[in-house]
Amino acid sequence: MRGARSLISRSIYAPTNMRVLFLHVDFLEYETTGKALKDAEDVPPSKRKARVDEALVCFITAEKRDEKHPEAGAKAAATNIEEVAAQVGTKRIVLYPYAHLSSSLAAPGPAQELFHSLESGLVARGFEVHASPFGYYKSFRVAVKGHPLSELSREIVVDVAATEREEVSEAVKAEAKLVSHWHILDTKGDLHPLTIKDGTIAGFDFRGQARLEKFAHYEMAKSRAVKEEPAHVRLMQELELVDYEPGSDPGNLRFYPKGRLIKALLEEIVSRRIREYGAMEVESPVMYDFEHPALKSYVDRFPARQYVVQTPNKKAFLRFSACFGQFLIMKDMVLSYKQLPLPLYELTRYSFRAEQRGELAGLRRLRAFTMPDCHALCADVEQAKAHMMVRFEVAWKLMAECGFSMPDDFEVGMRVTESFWRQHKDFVIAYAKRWGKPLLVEMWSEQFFYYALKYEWNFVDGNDKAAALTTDQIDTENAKRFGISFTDDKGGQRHPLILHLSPSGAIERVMYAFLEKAGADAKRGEPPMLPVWLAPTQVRVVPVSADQLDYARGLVERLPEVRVDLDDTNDTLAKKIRRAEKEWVPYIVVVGKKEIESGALNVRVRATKTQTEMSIDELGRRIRAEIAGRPFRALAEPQDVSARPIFHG
RNA sequence: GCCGCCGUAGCUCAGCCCGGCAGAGCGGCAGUUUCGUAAACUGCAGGUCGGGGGAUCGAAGCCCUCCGGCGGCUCCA
Repeated sequence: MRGARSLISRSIYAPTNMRVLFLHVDFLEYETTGKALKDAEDVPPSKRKARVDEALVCFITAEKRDEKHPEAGAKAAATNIEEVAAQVGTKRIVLYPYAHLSSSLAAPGPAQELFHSLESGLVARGFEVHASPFGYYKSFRVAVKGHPLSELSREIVVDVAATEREEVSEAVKAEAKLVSHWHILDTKGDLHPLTIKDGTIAGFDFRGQARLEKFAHYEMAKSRAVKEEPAHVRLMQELELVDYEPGSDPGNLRFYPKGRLIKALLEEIVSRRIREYGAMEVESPVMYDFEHPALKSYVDRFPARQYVVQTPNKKAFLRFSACFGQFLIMKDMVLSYKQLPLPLYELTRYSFRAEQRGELAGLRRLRAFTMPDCHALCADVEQAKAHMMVRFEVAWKLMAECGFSMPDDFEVGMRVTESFWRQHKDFVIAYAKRWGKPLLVEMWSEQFFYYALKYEWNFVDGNDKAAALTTDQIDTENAKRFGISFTDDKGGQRHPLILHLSPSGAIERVMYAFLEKAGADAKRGEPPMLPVWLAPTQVRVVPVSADQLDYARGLVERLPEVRVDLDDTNDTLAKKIRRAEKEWVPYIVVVGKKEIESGALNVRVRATKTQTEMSIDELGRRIRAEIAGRPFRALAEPQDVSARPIFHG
């Protein structure tokens, strides 16, 4: 549209059901094209066609339920409009009756009454108000200003009686009313209410808990300190693990052989441990019917962030987690209380979320990601609480085994409703004691999400940003929504509670956390490295010169079940060492005349920045001890360094 | 999605303000060197200057637009 640079809109719901769509515009032009209602009021020619510059345009409808209290509705709407007008800094309002916003329109009489009193209310509050005619078909043109408001922002080009309307999910409506309070729960079980003023958090002594403070700040404060690009982005490219793929959609990455190796190992350890804990692994479709009733009401709870796919005969959306797939399986299962708790598991490769463009960040926030998801059906709250802690231990051990320091590397975010807290205080406090350090609690006045309690283990990175990895939730809604039930001990049918565990969080995010950890080490002057079991090369054998090449090749054969490779290039020793160090190889074995004569190895150990003499068997034992019990994969690239292509330079 | 910054060889970057032959180092290739713990030496090849459009005698450079990346906002089931 001519003159329109960017279009912004935001829908806000008044406490009544009146709907208002706000547009802060450079101008709005409209023209009546005919009566929509037989008995519409006559309007003077001056109001049939008009142009208003620089104003807050309020597209507005009254809903059926407003009919009874038009005065209250008008007042609430006036307050809302006043609020938004203050935000965008304008005193000029256009009231634009727009029936298309409504799915259950109020009758014209009460609606008109409401609009009249809204108009006079706004005038009384000191606004310059333009009311466009009620009961007429109108065409209009708008040029909306560009400033950031909400995720509902989108470009819309509206012309004659445009019927396109903002899709506003139930979630957005409910969230507007949601009140939450923040606390720190310490390991003694004391709750410390937090307040934030001018970016400073008060209410708890954070000494010795610097990262928890950063996490609390990240969650509670709205503006964040200006920082540079996340360390892991450069690292993932330099180490030739992962890269952007301009040929795809943003947030859909490419994994090079070494990145695929690491990802595959993580996928394997997570899946293995979850099967060992007792979950049954399943596989479900990646896309689902938009019109499926249960899915529809579930999806409606969240802002429209789906990838949409046109199948030969219907519109489908790509899954954003394994939830539906497993719920749809569960609803057809015949279940007895004797079989509970009962966990199903799937590693979703991929889950899709069409995150806003500016929200994407390297491996931290993606549009396509690999999510392990394990839902367990539980008979009642007591079983759910007990079983959540069983899974807690599984996840704790898993994360420690992967290479995280537990609990040092994470900060707990616990989200809980006030009523759950009141009834199950002991459980939450026991959780804090088990965790072993204070945790951040967000308490909601009422249950808005489908869960009554959720915890996340958040990793705080070098830019003080937090990302949730492990998470588990107690879902009180979806069993009913999806028709999942079991036979109880009295022979009755009941809906179970559902636990939603992601034991590690998205696999990409685990990689992000390890790279960020390494980046932080490098910043402190310590050698950055990956956990040895994930290192693409665990041992690099480096002959001093070509004379030792055959001997070196023999050594490689003597380290089975270890990723060992050989620098067979013609470069100088110093250069070969440099290459290995740049690849973060944890053990570099240099073989020259001396080693061949003595039979010992000279091993450059990255973790300790030392060179140590040891035998090849000692080295093998040492590495096997470090990677014991974890999955193993062979080298992702040819064993000879000279045979490897460059993926990134 | 909005605001700001950025995009030049496989990689890291100079050139852009003030329009006039497309540059360096690393990497690659060929040759020389056979070397003791983070970059040997010589030579050669390598470019739609992110894509498209515009103004100009002339564009990597100026204008518009699209794509991609980073930071912020917003968001994160």
